[in-house]
Amino acid sequence: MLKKERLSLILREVNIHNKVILSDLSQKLGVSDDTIRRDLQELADDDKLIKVRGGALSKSYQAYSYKENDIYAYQEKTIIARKAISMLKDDMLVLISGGSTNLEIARILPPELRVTFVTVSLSTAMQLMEHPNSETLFIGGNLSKSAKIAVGGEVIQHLGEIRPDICFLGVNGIDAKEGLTELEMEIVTVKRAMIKSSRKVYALAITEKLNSVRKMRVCNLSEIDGIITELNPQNPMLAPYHNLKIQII
Amino acid sequence: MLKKERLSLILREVNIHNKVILSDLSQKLGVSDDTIRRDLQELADDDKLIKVRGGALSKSYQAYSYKENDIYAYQEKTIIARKAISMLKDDMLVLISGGSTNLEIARILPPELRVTFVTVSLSTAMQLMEHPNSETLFIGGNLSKSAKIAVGGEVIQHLGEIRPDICFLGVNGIDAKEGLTELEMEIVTVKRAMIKSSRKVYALAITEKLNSVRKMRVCNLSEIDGIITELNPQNPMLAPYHNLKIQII
DNA sequence: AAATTAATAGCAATATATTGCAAAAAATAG
DNA sequence: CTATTTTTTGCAATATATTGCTATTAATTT
Repeated sequence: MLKKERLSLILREVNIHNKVILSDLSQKLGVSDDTIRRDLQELADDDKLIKVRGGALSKSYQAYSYKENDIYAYQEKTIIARKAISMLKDDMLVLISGGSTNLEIARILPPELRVTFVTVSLSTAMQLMEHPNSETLFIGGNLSKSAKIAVGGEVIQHLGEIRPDICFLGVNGIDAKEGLTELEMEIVTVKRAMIKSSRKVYALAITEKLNSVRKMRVCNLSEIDGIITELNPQNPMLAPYHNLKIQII
Repeated sequence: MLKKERLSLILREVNIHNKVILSDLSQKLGVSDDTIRRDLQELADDDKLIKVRGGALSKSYQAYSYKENDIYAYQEKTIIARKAISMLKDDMLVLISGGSTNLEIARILPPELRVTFVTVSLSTAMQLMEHPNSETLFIGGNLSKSAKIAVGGEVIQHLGEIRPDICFLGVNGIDAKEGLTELEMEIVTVKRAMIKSSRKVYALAITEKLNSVRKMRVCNLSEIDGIITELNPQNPMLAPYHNLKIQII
């Protein structure tokens, strides 16, 4: 293969995927890492891409993808994400809502996992695109500008037509007495449909969200199967949730 | 074998395969590497191909994926985006595909415009979320990892149920004779459905994409309504497209 | 702090380019 | 047709580019 060909291919890869991993390229193109490194350097010198450690980014790279530092409570969310991922097995159908904790799940998903994701969240879908072995189904509909998720009747209908094995629900408010609560009615409706269609539903909640109540109620806690927090399940903060016959993970 | 014969043979070869390897040619034609090198040099001087170390690339190959100066052609895309936006009026239903030119449209959309967008592209949808006065409908389905757009039967079916006023179609390959072409069949199918459902269809093509042909054909140019490029419509480069009874904008 | 992973620099092997030159082939003029 | 000129070709010597390897350093993760 001619060097220019290789450079073109790399450039195309980077422009299609918005990023490339150095080692992927060297494998795919059958040359050494050094060569790819030099190629990326050359392309970067020509201002055709942005070289980063371990790979490169497209110049037109949009700021949508996940940036770990801006995300609030990153550490806590990673712990929750790890707990959630440990519940996944190959060939599951996984319904996953929006929110930064779910984004974190998508981000740290083990590459060899083969599950099918269903989501209504643009950002989650974006992140899931990076995963090599999973399929992603996006349930389309009207997009809500605030939450960046699909909402509306069509979404509800579609959710009624699937039967996911498990659902990870990001939460806005969670309280032992008031259950799960949200700020917008549109989102409440979608979340209710998600809960209804799924065999198992787990709410993902960082400590801060515990015992907070918003205007609109999604459901009582008895209607879901468990809560995943970054805390040890025995932590006293979780005491109010222990007598509800739901799992605390 | 005459020199002229050899030259035309080389040219044919390079145009069929998009590339030639110097050593292959010298072997095949039974002449020394030096001779082939001089031949390639001559053809390159005549602008018939692009000479690279170890061989040569066809001009179209080069035009497609490896343009000297700026690969993501931000300037050009902005011009196209501006032309496209000037065609929009309040209350229109606008179908918009993926690709960086459409992303640019979404990015520079005048804030006061009130249209409803329909898209299958995650990145375009993401960007449209930033617009204060427009609604966005996402057509859901299986997500293609490479293009980050929804594909598959469900998408096609949905596209059949809407009747957009106008469609802006990003293109991968565009050629007066071969029409619009793409790399992946999944994408071809979606684009065909987009074309079919829309009242007016405009292909967005930066100069680099002109006269490039990919493996899979989407449609003939006669099936769309116009081409929007960054060039002045009278530019000689657009001459081949002028006798096709479609608008050149 | 230790282990892993990536980047850098220098080097050697190989591949390709360049140049000048001479022989061969083709074109041209007489 | 022959002699002369021009072009083409292959070759050798030299220069440059590319690549993979190693050892070392730097950055990142556990």
